[in-house]
Amino acid sequence: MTSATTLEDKIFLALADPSRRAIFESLTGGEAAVKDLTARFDISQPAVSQHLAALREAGLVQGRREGRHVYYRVEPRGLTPLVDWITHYRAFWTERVGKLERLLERMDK
Amino acid sequence: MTSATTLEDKIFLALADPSRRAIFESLTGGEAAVKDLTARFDISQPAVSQHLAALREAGLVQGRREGRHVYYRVEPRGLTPLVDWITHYRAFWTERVGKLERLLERMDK
DNA sequence: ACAACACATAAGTATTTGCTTATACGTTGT
DNA sequence: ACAACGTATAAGCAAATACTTATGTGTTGT
Repeated sequence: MTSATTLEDKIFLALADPSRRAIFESLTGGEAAVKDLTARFDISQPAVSQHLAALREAGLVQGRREGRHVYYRVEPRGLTPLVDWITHYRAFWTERVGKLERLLERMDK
Repeated sequence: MTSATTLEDKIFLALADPSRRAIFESLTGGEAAVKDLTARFDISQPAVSQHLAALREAGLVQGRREGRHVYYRVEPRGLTPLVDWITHYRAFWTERVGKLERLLERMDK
C-alpha cells in the first residue's frame, strides 16, 4: 500500500524544512521563476525545483508555465488546513485568540 | 559550529512528525503521564519520551514531576510563534480570515 | 534545424531522523 | 534497604531526507 499521507501531513512536512520555508516566504513577495529563486538561495536549481514540488504537493504554491519559464506563486488558500488545525486547538491559545474565535462564530450567524 | 536552530524551526520540526503531533493532540485532552501516553500509542516508552523532549524544546509542552510520574501538559502559549508566522502571511489567506483580522482590530479599540 | 536556455527528473550519497533494546536514574512502598 | 516502578538517556540501525551531478524534456531565438 502507498503511504497514506494526508494533506495536513504534507503541509507540516513541507514547512518543516527551513530552506523550503524560505522559498515559500520569498514567494509571498510576489511571483517568481525558478531561475529567480535559484539566484536568491545558495542551492542548486534541482534542489529548488524539488522544494517547489514539495510545496506544490502540499497545496502551498502553484506553478504557471510561460514560455520556457515557470512562474511560481503562493496559493492563497494553501495555509487554510494549517489554520484549521491550529484553530481546533484554540482552547490552548491566548485569551485574545479565544475572544476572536467567539466573535467569528457570532459573525457566521 | 552548532546548528543555530531557532524556536520557530523547532516548532515546525516538532509538528512535522505525525506521531509527535498525535501526542501533542492527545495532550490537549488533558494532562497525562508518560506511562499513559505509552499506553495510547503503539510505540515504546523511550520513543514517547524522545517525542516529548522534542515537543518540550519547542515550547509546546511542559513536564511536571510528581512522585515517580512525570505529567505532561500542553503549554498554552506554545503555538503562539506558529500563529504569528501564519499571521505574518495573512494576506494570502482566505477572505474569512481577513474578516476575522479586521474584527480583531475593531475589538482592540 | 539547432544551439542555448529554463526547468524537471533520475541516480547517487551523506546526514538526519525515528525507532528499537539496553541501561542508568530517581521515586515509592514495604 | 531493596525491589519494583516510572522515566530518561545511550547506542545502534533502517529508513527518510536534502542535497549533489548528470541527463531528459520543452521552449525560444536566429
